[in-house]
Amino acid sequence: MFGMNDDAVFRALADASRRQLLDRLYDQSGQSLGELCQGLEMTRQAVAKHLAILEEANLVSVKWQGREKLHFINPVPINHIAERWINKFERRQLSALSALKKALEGDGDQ
Amino acid sequence: MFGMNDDAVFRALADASRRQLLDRLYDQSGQSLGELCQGLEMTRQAVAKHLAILEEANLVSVKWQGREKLHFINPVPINHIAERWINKFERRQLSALSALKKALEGDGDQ
DNA sequence: GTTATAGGCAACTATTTGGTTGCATGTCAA
DNA sequence: TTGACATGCAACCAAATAGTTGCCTATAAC
Repeated sequence: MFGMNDDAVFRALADASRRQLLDRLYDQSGQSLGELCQGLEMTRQAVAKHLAILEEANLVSVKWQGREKLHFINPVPINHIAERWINKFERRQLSALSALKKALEGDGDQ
Repeated sequence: MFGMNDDAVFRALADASRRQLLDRLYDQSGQSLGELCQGLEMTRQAVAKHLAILEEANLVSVKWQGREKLHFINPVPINHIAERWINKFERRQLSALSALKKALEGDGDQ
């Protein structure tokens, strides 16, 4: 169910700062390192490290333009995880779960 | 795009051992700690820690039965992430590809 | 040229994390 | 009751992680 290839993606997504960077790239792809640093309470080097991890997980692709390094979001790994993993839960169990969920909501814990 | 509430889920999913435990629980829900330990190259205490993290992320629910602690997989947080996050990538950019893929596969499982 | 800008590289630090061992607690079975 | 079994709790350890600072390189602008 879980492929070992997905490991880097899961680990990359584990950090809130990296998810925030993906957020920003989702809103506007093609930003440079400097642009991505703006407003973050981190040094440029820290941001660069996060971007490198996202790059290694293939969640972000880069393209040099002069002295600027532009970052582009890459949806393929996320789709890969979604197809191989999340849909397995969602598609099979969520339909039955919807009913169960409502039933359990009055049931407290267990 | 990323809710802070999802943080525990993302962090829990970041570890391959924990994903393996979810695999096992997906195959057979309601297993005890001892059962989940079998075949793993980890001490029982390590497995218990992993399960505690999955519990805290609400990915696993537990129920005591005598001296055994039974573990049940909970698909809600994963669905939550899928709905709030992954679908944003998938539905927009891969819809055409998805349809094509399923058409080519003959729509086997689910 | 010189200088400012964009980024990379390396060393270091503190905290988190994944794992261990040892012992304590609670439950079932004889 | 005694012993075996299932799990919890706490201390400890090594490695990974997130972040820093300091300096170096390359491109652009003047």
